[in-house]
Amino acid sequence: MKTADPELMRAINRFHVVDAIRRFGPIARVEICERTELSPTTVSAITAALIDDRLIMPIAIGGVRDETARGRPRVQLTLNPDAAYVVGVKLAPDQITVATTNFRADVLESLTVPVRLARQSAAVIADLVEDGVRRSVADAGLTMAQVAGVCVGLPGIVARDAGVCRRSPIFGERDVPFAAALAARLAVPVTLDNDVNLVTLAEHWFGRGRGLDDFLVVSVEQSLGLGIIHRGEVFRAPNGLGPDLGDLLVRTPTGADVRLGEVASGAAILAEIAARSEPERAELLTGSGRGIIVARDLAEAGDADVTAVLAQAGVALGLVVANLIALFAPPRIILVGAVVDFGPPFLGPLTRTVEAWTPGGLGDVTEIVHQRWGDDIWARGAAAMTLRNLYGSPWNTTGPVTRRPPR
Amino acid sequence: MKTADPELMRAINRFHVVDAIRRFGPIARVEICERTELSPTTVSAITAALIDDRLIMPIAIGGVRDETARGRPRVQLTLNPDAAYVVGVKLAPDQITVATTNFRADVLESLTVPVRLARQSAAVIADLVEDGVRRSVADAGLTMAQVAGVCVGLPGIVARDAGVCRRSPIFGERDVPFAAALAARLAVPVTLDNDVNLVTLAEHWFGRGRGLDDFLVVSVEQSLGLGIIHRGEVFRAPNGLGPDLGDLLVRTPTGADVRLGEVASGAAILAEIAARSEPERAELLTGSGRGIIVARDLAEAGDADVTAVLAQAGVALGLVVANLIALFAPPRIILVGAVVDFGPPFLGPLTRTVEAWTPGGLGDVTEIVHQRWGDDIWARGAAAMTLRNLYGSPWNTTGPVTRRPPR
DNA sequence: TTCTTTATTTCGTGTCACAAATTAAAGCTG
DNA sequence: CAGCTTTAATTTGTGACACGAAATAAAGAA
Repeated sequence: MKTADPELMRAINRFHVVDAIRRFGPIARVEICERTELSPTTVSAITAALIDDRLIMPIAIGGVRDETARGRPRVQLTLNPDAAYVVGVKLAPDQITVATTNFRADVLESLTVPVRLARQSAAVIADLVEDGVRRSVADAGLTMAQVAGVCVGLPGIVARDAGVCRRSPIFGERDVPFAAALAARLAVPVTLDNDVNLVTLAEHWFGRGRGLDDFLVVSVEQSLGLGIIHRGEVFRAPNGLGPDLGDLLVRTPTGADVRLGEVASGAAILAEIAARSEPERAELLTGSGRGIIVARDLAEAGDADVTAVLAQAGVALGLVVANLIALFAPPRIILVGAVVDFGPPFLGPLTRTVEAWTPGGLGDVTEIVHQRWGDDIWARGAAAMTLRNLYGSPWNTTGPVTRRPPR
Repeated sequence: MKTADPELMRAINRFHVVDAIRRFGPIARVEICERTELSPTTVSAITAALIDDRLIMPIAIGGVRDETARGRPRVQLTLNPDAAYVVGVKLAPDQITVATTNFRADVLESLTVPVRLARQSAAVIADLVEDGVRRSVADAGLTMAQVAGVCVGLPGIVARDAGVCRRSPIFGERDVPFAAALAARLAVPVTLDNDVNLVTLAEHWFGRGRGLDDFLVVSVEQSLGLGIIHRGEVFRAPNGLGPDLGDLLVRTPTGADVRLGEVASGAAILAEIAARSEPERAELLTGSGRGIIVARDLAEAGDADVTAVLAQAGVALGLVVANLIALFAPPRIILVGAVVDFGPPFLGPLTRTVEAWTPGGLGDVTEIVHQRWGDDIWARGAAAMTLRNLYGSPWNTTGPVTRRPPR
């Protein structure tokens, strides 16, 4: 742990203030005092420094003032949306999504490039991402010089600290130093992260995890993922390794050991439905990037094969979710991803399995919810991840407050 | 998160100093500076306050001084062993272990009461523990007034913050407020914790987890448990809930879903061996508390039934361990407990299974070791858990350093 | 004895949070 | 509209802290 000195003290309190403004802004200084339990003096000093640095700004009009309001009106403070810009990138097997956001994580521009990445080398993918980022930034009316950072999310095992992707369905290769590759192309700081960590942060900031300090996110897209918020922070294994839920071992009803990803991932589900279909439908399901949509139509039409496969996957995932409850006892588990969006045919078996197998004594602990997102939430999460770092980073560290001009 | 003020600053740094002395003591102030990266000024001030409070003390003789040493000799500092005394208690299905330790977590006295707890009510168990604690404290030549705290560890699901045992093989009842019950009897602060968290802390302080900031402990006793050290701290679910590894779901080779505890726990293993034995041996295995010892003799004699059951349990646990690696990617997993002590018949199948199923890309991450402990390590861990709290607690909080008399 | 070296303490400075007092900016009152 | 009240925000003054620089302590070496 870092040793404590006045600078750390200031950094902590400044982070609290910025965080309060991000979460509850526009917000007046008095309210910041209440939320953070800092004294008015301290809040005043910190906000003055932040305004000096143009990270936050007072809002001209006081907003809706209470009818019966008395006294000096409150000055609302808000993040300066133009304090910085960041770019989030999400790599999926069949597409790249890029989003450019401002300092408030509002998406200014997002674009999706449909491309089957698995067939390409890491170098080519880096080229494609570079093009996407440059285009998105330009479309937002910005230049790369204004971009403070880029975060890339992708499925698989990612060593975040090193910026290396150990293994991913995206890359044929192992141990791809993708962050460095992209940083070299864009001349901007790049972080690499597990994609589910990004959607998890997005849930924490904008979604169903708002206000919660502990929850899990289980993502069922083409591949499976797990994100953990523990004590208000994204939980990471040493080296910043992210867990890959698809790697968990389960046994099929016949007693064979397989990875969960071979049973309950979007890819596996589509493959299984395809295997049970005539060739024409099979190609529709696995050939293009639209397999999930085809399958959803079939499910809605009540296709027995599809229903059976979804139910089987739901049960398999349900057992794993029951295990996650046993391990983490989270107040909430948020299910996200295209497969979750199938709804009852998948969620029904899943929740019934969870209920049946949740360990005794933990029955009342965990609530399971699901959330439907557009494509760009992942990229927005990536942007948020970059901002999360900026809020507490050195260029935010104003140095001693007293250095401000006495005006 | 707590807001930062000078007092917090001091508390953090004081903890670092105490922790350095605990881990590396006897240790001189200069070395504390190096280890903690605090300035000599700060270390001097903090150690002076600690000496004032009699939590630490200078050692008279400087120890082995280097031949070529020059200059003013270093003064070694060490924890004052008599600064406080704590008691650790471990509840197992067939015995209670109590250990009284000093402020350095040296065991002064330990005793084991063989008693089949499962048959008794929580009130009776509390009585028994009270007697054990009073006896152990008296044997150590202390009075209860000198005891700063008691920590009780037991298997099952424990809500540490509330001091409530949600469910345990020890108690027939659910939601037993055992901490309160014992505190009322002993008039001393009592904390309740999952037993594996205690042995995990013991590993961190005295065992194979020393110097590691991240590792897992998997315990295979009568029941199964998991302990996690994450960033140097015991990882706890919200509410201080501890995970119970025995609750994890696995499938048997025939495809049935069962809890891991029904396959790979000591209790399950003994029951299965007994089921394969003639009545006389069966009773030996499950009747008294000595079943494990009987089984170990059988295993050493090469009994085929025993070997087969152990192998089966090892494989089941191996699959779970592979999953834990997928989730936590820890640098080390420490296996402990009576069943682990069977050695190769159990560990062989386990490690082979882990190796076979560790997710690709994580093959080089985790090292699996095992550790043999005496009975009282659990109780020593419980004592350490209490000390862990004392080191940072209010009575340690000297208040402003400057308030010291100028002498 | 008088250096030299190393450990520890003292002194002085700068940062910080915060309580108390002050100022600011409104609405209310007669 | 001039005071009064109320609430928000800032300024002032104080105490705690970490730390660099200088001083002191306690040894061995010359």
